[in-house]
Amino acid sequence: MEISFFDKVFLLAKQIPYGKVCTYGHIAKAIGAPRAARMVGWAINKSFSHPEYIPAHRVVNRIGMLSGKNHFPNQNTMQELLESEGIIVENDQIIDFEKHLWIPYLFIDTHS
DNA sequence: CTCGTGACTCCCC
DNA sequence: AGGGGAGCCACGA
Repeated sequence: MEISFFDKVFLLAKQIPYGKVCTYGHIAKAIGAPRAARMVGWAINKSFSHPEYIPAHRVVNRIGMLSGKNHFPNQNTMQELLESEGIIVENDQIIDFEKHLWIPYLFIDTHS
């Protein structure tokens, strides 16, 4: 039984450490679908209705912008969550983004 | 079943 | 160097 793309995104997102962030692209690459970054965002969006806690606020686009902030209950929720973890956000942009970036290890691709 | 739609990214003019 | 288009794939209508 293979893990769905969907669940892979969740599994990976859950591994993002406190105070760190990751990008859609890196996640996509790590789960073996390097061009499917859009779907990662979509999956993360769905994570709100997922039973387990998914730190959706720790996933941003490649330049460190909070492209998903509008999908949170309030416009400030994402930023507040990040700042509560020690990440400074200014104009929807993470300051010292690369310093907070967490790059996931590659998943084993069971498809091969 | 087909079509449209994404919280994106890369490549090619 | 910057803008536009194509690729990606799951899911709902």
